[in-house]
Amino acid sequence: MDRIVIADDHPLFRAALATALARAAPGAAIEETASLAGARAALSAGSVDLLLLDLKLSDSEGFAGLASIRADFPTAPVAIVSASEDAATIRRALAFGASGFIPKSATLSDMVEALEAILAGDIWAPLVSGEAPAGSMEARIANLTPSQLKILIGLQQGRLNKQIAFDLGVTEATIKAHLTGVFRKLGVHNRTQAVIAAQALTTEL
Amino acid sequence: MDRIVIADDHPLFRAALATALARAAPGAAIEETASLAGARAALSAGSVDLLLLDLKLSDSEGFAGLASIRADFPTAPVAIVSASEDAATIRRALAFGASGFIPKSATLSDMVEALEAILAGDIWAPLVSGEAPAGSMEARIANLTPSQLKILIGLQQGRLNKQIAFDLGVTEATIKAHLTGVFRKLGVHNRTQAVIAAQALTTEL
DNA sequence: TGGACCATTAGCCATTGGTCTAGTTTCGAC
DNA sequence: GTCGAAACTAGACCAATGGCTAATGGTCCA
Repeated sequence: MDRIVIADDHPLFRAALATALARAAPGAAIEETASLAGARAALSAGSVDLLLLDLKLSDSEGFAGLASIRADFPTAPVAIVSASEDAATIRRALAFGASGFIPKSATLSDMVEALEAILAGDIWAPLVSGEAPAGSMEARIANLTPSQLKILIGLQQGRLNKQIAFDLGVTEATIKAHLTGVFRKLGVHNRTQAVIAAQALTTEL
Repeated sequence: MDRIVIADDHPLFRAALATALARAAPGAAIEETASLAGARAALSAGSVDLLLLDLKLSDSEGFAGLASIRADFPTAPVAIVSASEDAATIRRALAFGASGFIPKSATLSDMVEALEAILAGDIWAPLVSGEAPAGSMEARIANLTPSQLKILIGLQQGRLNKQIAFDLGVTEATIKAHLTGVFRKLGVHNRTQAVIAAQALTTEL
């Protein structure tokens, strides 16, 4: 039986999603939370078949939440639910590894259709005119491995290599090695530039 | 001889600025443009001693224009010319690295004075009555000395101390000394955190 | 005319950051 | 089942950063 987590701080919309889910995935176990921390807890508790994540939560803004979730739970399918549905937002969500994108303006039947596709393993998103420019920052960040993404998030928190190493339970040497990879993939040459590059993506809305 | 570019979509005000410039910088070569693209072309064409940039241009959205100019031409001095002159706008312009702020309501003699100061390398802005929340990031950045602000901008560009030193024509030792002051005033402990703190100001709108 | 503050530089030193090399593991392709 | 690419891990080595003291000179103000 599917286990599905809804993370949205708007109770009414949580209800709407739950309704759509009841039709798209009858019998699924649905858990609701209003915070990123709640979603994280649910993911830690056990295998989750789908996380429906709002871009704007009380304890996370923009793509930072998605990035951190994907860094910690790389295998969990995550679908973004968002009020803003411009092409840049959608492309960015997919670049960060989202399995789908559901605009809040979607009709119930659209949501059902989207959820069915995503639960079947497809990637579902509104039609986006134009591909992400090859070599764009979003494409580059999408290329990062989970470890590299975790470390990049550490950078964005202003943490020292030593602190990140402790958090992840590895050596500082490992962090440094991963960082070199991050720099290469992002096309930058030091942590400051990496933070600037990533910040442009994760804070901009 | 100084080369000065005026980017403002209001022809009358371009004329007013040109008049002030004729007094503040006699003999300067003055170029006028109505668009951000025009300003960018002028900057690409060769060294520019000062760019007078209107915040509201046909092809730029407020601070985005200033930000992009500073990203592509980090060493070109830019003074903001704006109709809105509230404290937040002024503070933010300086946070974005403007070398000066000239309200459109200023008298001709005020403009001359401001332009002279800016051309001399100072940072000139109207006095902002302190409505800045004490301890806020804006207040902290406002507390920075001109040199410290310049160096903070260098940080936001991802430059090394050595590079910043070269750009400003001083020694690396000077940069370090100023950086210590910047960190103390911003309440951070390294350059990465300083960039994050400053970025929070410059991206929000 | 001091005092306070700023800018500049130097030197020293500890810490931090980043590259290089290198071993192991994982995983998909053939 | 083996091969190769890529990821994760880490140690060694050098560069960059940041804190400290100290000194010189300038400006602004009471």
